[in-house]
Amino acid sequence: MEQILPHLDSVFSIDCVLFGFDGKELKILLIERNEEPFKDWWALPGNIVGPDESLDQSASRILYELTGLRGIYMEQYYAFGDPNRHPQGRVITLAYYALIRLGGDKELRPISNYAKRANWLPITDLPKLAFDHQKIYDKGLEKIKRRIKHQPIAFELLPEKFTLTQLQHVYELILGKKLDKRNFRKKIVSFGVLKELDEKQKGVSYRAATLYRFDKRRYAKLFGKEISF
Amino acid sequence: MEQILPHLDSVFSIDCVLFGFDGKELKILLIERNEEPFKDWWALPGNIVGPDESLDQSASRILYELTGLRGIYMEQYYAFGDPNRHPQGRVITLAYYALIRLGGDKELRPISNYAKRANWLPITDLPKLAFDHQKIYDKGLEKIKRRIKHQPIAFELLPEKFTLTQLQHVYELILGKKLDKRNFRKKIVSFGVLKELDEKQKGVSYRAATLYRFDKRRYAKLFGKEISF
DNA sequence: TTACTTAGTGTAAAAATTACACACTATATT
DNA sequence: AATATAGTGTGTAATTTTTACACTAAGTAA
Repeated sequence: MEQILPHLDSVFSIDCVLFGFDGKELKILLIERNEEPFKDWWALPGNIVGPDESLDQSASRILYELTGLRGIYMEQYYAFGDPNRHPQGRVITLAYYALIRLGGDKELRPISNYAKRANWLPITDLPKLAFDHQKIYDKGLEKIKRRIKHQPIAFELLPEKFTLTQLQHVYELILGKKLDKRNFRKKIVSFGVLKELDEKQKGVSYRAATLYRFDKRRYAKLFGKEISF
Repeated sequence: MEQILPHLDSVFSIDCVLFGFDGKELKILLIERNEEPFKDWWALPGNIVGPDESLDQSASRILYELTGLRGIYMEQYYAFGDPNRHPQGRVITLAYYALIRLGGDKELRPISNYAKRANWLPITDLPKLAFDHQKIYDKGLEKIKRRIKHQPIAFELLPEKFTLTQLQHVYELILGKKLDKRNFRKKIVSFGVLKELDEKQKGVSYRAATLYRFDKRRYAKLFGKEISF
């Protein structure tokens, strides 16, 4: 959070890096600030942790207020508490990331007073960010890069039914490098957590690909054997 | 921190899991509380973050006050903020772990008022812990298990000069399983970050082993290629 | 000298990773 | 109907990494 500060000695907030995937690009949700400091700058959405909220609850609330979405995969990843990170006082913030499948921009809701607007911006072309938010974002990306190699988080960015090419695309965007198609498919299928459906992709002007679904049950069963991409 | 609470709405503290290795066992430093709540219980050392301290500084200070040690490897790993985790009010705490080479118990210093005493206790036989400290400890151990596979943190627990057997021992204790001697040596040497010394172990009643040193410079150079045990 | 204890070493089999190219299929276009 | 287009889907061989496994050497203590 970075809005108007109550006159407390220290404030504890949560800031969120909301990663969204629209089938093409990886984006994050940024808000344009309407308040000093950093008026007119882009910033990560955040807010103060309420007195009766758990940290996860607080993160979910922030997400909900901004997007109307619930039940999204979120995870805390780092606390930033440099005494000078906020020009107006001591603000310790805990960073969360979330992974969201974007289906058009219908998710955005009327936003709160300290922001002019909110936008999904592609991570390949981010503006300068307020406060230490660049650092927070960088660490968040680093975190999901690491996590995608060991945990089935890529599916959170995809619709329930997806093609292997789409899945590979997500991996490539997050890892920031091309992967070999055959090797990727071999490996991802070998984990045994994908369920091949009897359905094909629709609405494409070329050969339609087979759809798959992430098999949560099976993953839970095999959980001991952690995925390692 | 879990000591006397000032009457604030919310408190931000740091709790530390200090892992120590004495050549035999893996231990953590616990304090026996002298105050309610949880008087006479064992707890992780912790304290409130000061107004002008960064989080890392605060963690170092807590460590220093308890052990007199400086320059120890510490890392934050998770924030715990359940509204009910502290019976007397809202306390959000950030957990750090530290890795310390123990050379006798001479490190312990006179301790602060809220503790009767502090002790290094083997992790194989821990008492019940106050608050949610068991959870904090569990997550800390989990964290270093993960991290020891990719980062050269095992050396932090050993003296500057160590034998390969000692190193293997540290890995075995943290990972909680036996490793094959030949494979371990092959792999660890292949990373190229160990410097074999012209020196042998002393004071043992059997064949003395060769001493090694962790080559930080070389590690920094190879840093791109991350270690993967 | 003997007994004891840990150090130190190699190899073969199995598994995982990498590199690599083309035919197929569905649609759109003419 | 024929053709162009764009992405799907598939196999293999070479290389690298991982695993399993047991004995001799060196030093100390009795």
